[in-house]
Amino acid sequence: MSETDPTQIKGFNRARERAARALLEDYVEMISDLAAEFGEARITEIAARLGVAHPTATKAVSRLKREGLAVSRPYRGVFLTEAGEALAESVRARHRTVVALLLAIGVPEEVAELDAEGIEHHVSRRTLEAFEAYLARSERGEKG
Amino acid sequence: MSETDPTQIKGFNRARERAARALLEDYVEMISDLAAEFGEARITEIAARLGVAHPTATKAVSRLKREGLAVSRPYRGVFLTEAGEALAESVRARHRTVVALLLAIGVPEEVAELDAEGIEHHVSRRTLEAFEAYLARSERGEKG
DNA sequence: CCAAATTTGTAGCCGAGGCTACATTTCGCA
DNA sequence: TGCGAAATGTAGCCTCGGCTACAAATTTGG
Repeated sequence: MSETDPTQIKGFNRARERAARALLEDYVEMISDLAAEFGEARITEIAARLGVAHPTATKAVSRLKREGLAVSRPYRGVFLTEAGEALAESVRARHRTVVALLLAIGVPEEVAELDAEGIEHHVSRRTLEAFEAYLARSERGEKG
Repeated sequence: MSETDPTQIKGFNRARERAARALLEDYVEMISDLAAEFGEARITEIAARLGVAHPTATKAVSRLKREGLAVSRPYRGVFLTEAGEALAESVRARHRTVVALLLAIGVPEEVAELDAEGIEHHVSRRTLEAFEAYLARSERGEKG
């Protein structure tokens, strides 16, 4: 054994980190959406929209606070920090790009939205750039 | 909306199931690769290639056995069942398609391989079909 | 053929992300 | 104004996927 082609090592820590980050991203995006809609994000509403029990949302928000992405006071709404808002916006932008790419490829609309939710968290900066470039080319009429 | 509504999607289990399935898929694929290469897959080798400690691989293999995807005897190699082999092959095929799609879009090769590993687990059947159709069109020269 | 090295198994810990049950605070309204 | 309903917090439990440490089995080679 032991030679273990360095190229083949998958580094599962990356998988876990990704999963954790994906969760944070989903919460941040949801909080941002709720802030836009209601002026603040309540734990109960966050939990309801993400389909989890409220203590689960509470724990996640604790993590967001620990990471400096959100702030909140007991029995009050949750608010994003500047870092949180920035993350939310980049997540939203990436989501739009991924959906647009899938649609351009020919993925049915309903499916595109659903799959994008899972896919977007694994799209690296460079891949995102490639997506954007492709979409720009498509829009210039070089095929669709 | 805070009451326990049984008809409502019971939680974020979808995300967890996805993550769990992604892990199983990675292990199954790796075991299949090792079987092809060495005739059998040893725990130590599986762990090394996936970049985890061996007890982690042992636990994962236990899960595979529980799910009927693999069999093994103490201090011996791990082997896939028919179901496991079938899963491995479909995973491999999907991986190839995702990488091909990314390359066709213009994603750099190194990035395509890396991102595909994360993306592939979130590509649904219908999206995969769309990818294949797109690739078929590209190959027929309709511009890509 | 036996001892050392390697491989595998097992025990037990951790944190994440779920859950339920119950306590507490805030809010709405009669 | 006060009380009940709704929202939030807290405690405690589960599984999963990591880990380390140590025990047991197997393989290797002198």
